Amino acid sequence: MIGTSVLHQTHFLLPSESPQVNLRLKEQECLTLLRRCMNIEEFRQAHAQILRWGFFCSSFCASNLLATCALPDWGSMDYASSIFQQIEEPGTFEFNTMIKGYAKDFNMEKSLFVYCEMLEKGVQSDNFTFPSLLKACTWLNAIKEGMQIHGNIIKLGFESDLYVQNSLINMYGKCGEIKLSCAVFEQMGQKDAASWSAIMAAHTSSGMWSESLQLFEEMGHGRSCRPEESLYVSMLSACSHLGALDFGRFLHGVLLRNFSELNLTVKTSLTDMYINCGCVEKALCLFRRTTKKNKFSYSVMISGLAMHGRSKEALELFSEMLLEGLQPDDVIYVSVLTACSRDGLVDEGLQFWNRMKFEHGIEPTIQHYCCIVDLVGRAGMLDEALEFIRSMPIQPNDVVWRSLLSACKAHHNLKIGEIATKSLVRLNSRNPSDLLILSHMYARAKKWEDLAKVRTELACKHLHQTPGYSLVEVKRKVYRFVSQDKSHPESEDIYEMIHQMEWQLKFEGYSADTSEILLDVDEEEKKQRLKSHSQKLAISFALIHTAEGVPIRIARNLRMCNDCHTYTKSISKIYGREIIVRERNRFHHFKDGACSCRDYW
DNA sequence: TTAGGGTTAG
Repeated sequence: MIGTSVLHQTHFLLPSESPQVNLRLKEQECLTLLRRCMNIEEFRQAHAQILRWGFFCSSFCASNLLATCALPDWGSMDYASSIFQQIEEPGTFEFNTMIKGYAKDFNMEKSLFVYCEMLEKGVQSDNFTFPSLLKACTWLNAIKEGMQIHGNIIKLGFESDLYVQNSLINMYGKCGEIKLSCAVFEQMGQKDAASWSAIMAAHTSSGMWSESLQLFEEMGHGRSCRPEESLYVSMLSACSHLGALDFGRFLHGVLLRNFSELNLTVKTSLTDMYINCGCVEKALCLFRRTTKKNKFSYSVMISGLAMHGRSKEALELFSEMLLEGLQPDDVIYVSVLTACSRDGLVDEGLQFWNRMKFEHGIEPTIQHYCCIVDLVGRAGMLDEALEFIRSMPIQPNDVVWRSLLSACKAHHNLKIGEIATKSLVRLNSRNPSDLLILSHMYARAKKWEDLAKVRTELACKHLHQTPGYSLVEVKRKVYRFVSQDKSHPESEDIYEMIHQMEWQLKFEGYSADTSEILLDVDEEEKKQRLKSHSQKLAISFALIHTAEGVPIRIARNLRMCNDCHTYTKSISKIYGREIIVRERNRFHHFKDGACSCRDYW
């Protein structure tokens, strides 16, 4: 309907044109104006024109007005909402616009609320309704609502829409329903790059990195979709988590063949992959060849060097970064302080602590406090470390107290060790190794009564260690071993190799250290258990399947026990192999019977 | 006649 005031604007008319034709041209002009809007001010002007000419009554004009206000980055959902409320009978398009607008604005509850309103008013949904709606469910982790919406999708017959399917894969994957995610993926007729990307992300977000790499290979076999650079970044991250060097190298090769120039993110991911797979030299080489670096590239390399025990180089690189004019942040400072701590550089570490706060204006987080406790404690300054914890303006957490406890264990300070353990108990720590450390300290001090009390406490609390595992890659496939594992098809050979290794170790003077075995079993049983720790099984498997002299790389989820450490040192000497073991944030390079951590870890 | 999904580093 056209307002009468518009009909009186005759000065726009050329003699030969009818008022209707001119109005249509004017409407087109307003729509063009809308399309060209780059900011909210220009939008207000376009809105004013539309109102002036009375075009708001045209549903097409109103919906364009709504979409232009709701969807671009400069848009405003409050403004869009006021327009929406003025539309007399909003239809599917208008509702879809509001659902998407709120989802884009991270106002996920409102997005779902608009859908409910849509259902209440009996407005029909279409295939455009669901992708944004499912995205809102994903963000809210609203799996129940998501499943109800999935039901509606099936009822309305939109389950074969590619965009809807991809959104379902993503929602189920991110909400931890990996089986449902796979079910949608497998039922799809046609898959595009986004489908593959979503299913791989579903696996990586569930920690199923191996499966994600398998999917990448499957995708390559189909040759229907060419992976984008971003997907390589995700896959390299999976390799980093797994310590899968062969696969990472394979990806590097594919990247070089398919892209003339790699972007900085890909280069940084490659550097990170090499670091996490134990190839620090290769990572350094890549890093040096990267001409234009940013704080991420430096951060990866600095933390990498610190993780590999090359603290001085890490600190040199930090200076280089500052000289380049790059501003350090809190994450980089964690690596810098870690480097100082690992190398016993107490003065330097404390200087960096001050520079971080006063020169770079970074407020210390709990991680930084933890680094300082580790730094001071590792150097044997246990009173100072305790004093530092007591003066912290934030509540010390279990990691802080555990750092102090480890230092007490290394420097045999029972008094402060007891304080640290009590604090851990007060924090309700469920980590059995805390009490175990204290029991060792009591045993060393010959305090048998206290030792008995701690042992009883350990037994009463029924504390369970997180199951440990070791990963090892052979021919681009990652194998996972858990303690006492007999599930591998080559289990017999693996245990035969273990037997051989034990026999050789006897000549090296190795004797089993059962002190960290928590189970209430006799000494012989403990020794049997020790033999099949996951790291030993992984080494055995690697010795069977890799050529002489080739380094063995293992990635673990937990800190290794003392016995595995001693055992691996000797094996590296006996078999002439470098064995590189990655724990969560540290590498051990075992070579010729010694370890890079100098036995403090 | 308008529009929808995934993936990018420490």
